[in-house]
Amino acid sequence: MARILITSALPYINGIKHLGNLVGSQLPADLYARYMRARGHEVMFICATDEHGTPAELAAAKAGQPVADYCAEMHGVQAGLARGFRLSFDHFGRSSSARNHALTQHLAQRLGEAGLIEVVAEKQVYSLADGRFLPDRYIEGTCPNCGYDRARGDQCENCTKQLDPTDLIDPRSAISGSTDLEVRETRHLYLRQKSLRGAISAWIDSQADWPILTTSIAKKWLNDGEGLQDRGITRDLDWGVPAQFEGAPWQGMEGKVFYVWFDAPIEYISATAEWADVHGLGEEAWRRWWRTDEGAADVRYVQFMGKDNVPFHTLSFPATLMGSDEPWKLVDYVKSFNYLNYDGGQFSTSQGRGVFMDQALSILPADYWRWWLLSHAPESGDSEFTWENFQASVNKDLADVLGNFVSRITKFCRAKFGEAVPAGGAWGPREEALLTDLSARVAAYAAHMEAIEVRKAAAELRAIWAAGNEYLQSAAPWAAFKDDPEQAAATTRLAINLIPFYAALSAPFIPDAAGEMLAAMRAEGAGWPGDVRATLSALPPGHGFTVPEVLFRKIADEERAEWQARFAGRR
RNA sequence: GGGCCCGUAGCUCAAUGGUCAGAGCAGAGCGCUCAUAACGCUUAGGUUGGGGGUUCGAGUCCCUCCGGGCCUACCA
Repeated sequence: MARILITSALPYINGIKHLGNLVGSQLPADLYARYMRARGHEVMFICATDEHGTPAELAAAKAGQPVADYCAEMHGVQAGLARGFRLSFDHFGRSSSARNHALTQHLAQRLGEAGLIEVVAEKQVYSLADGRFLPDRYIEGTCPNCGYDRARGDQCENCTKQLDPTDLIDPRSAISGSTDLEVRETRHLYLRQKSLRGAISAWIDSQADWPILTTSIAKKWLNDGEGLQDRGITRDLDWGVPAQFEGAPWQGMEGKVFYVWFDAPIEYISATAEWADVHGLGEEAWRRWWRTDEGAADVRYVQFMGKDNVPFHTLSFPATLMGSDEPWKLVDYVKSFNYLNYDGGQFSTSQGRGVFMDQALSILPADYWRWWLLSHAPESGDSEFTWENFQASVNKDLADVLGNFVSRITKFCRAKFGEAVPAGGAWGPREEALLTDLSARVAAYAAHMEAIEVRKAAAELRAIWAAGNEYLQSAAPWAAFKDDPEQAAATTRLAINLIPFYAALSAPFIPDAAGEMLAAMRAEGAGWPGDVRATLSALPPGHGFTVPEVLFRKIADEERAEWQARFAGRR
């Protein structure tokens, strides 16, 4: 038994995430966690809301709430949606927790004592009307290059020129529109990543098996231009982890907080500590996952994230941990995903384009979405959601291939033998051939899951489902029943046994349906089919079952068309 | 500007430099009647974006052009 630590990139607090966010980190992480648990490994699966930063403050202001209240409420909403999608976190924490405050400050202190933090004075734009410093992208004005009047302080969206906020003509606050801006000097802490470049580079180079998407992004940041740059890790905000605290090896940081990208990954660790707190466990319970000197040396740590998160997980966070000079567990495998597009364009939170997590669950149960999203995960390149494709996949894969299989064999058995596994007959060459085929497929499926090849695993699982239909068609128990009822009984007994077998294999993808299948077959204890032959005769003659409700309904053309129109834009 | 990724059947995607480039869906034909009109079998469909090159051999490696996407460090 191995110990697997799994983290999903933290969803930001300011609203409900769309399906692209879901498939890029939380959902595949859940698939992997469920699979590893099913294989008997000890799993710690951690996620949390990422709650600090300017967007959270602005969203709270817009909602007319104190930011702490807003975050608490939105955390509850996101936790509820996570449950709705059956995301099996061991803990879903909050980056604003007391644990994270303490650990963030501790690590910053260690970095400071190691000489890896310096104070840098810089000039930033301050908005008197808004009472806050403005991040570059929150300053708008006219582009000096092309004259576009809504250019942002970091870049002009019209001509793509990189800008400095002070380049803008007639700059104004993107928050309030106020032109009452001034440039003020402010001091910030910088993490001296440059001095860690060699160590990080060597560490990245040693990861031969990481996805090309992961290493190519990491290497670009390491080597591009002048290489890895020092990075500001504080901001002039109220909401966050205070950068001035007792024992801090610097002074003058009052009123400043750590930058979200400094404290967010630390929350992976803190959330594990929160988990221990919630369960009344001691410090050692979480430290054995994270401290290589306290038991984590044999942990395999796997992270899941969208490609936009890769630099922070391959460079900044490792720099924080390495620089602390404490034996923290570093990630072993970084699984990154491309983007999921929506019907010819991008998902857009601001324009309400695409399907958001709450909307998805209001239309169809989680399993439908889980299956489509995972079987189309954007692993090799960006992928695209279309309603036609979604409808086709759900109807064909789930309703026809799997759902109808369960339906046809349970109803056939009920009609000919009653609602119990029939006795009589024996396996012949056809059954042995099925066993051989399924054994090979289960091995291939497991290999894909171990390698986190999500789409390939889904394709193999579907083939395993289809094998049941092929077998039934070939054995034709409805015909055999007339002149060789013993043979029909043996066929039916085997086919009935395929249901708990399928349920166990499918549970990581479609946990609810798998549960329904096991409940209907009264086989709740069915685990991973390590021994396929034994599993396929696990339900003995006489074992009672019930014919389950329709597992998956079909999506009609009319509702597909209606959804297509409803989610086209403007939420 | 620089960099990275992608381009394969109508659609979504596979293919350590090595049999005839493969699956699923959609299409065509046949079969079955247990089943959610479901299932199975057979079959058609490709100058692997274009053009050059390396090689005994290229979807795969190199160059170039075309097209799409992403990143470029203060949104997260």
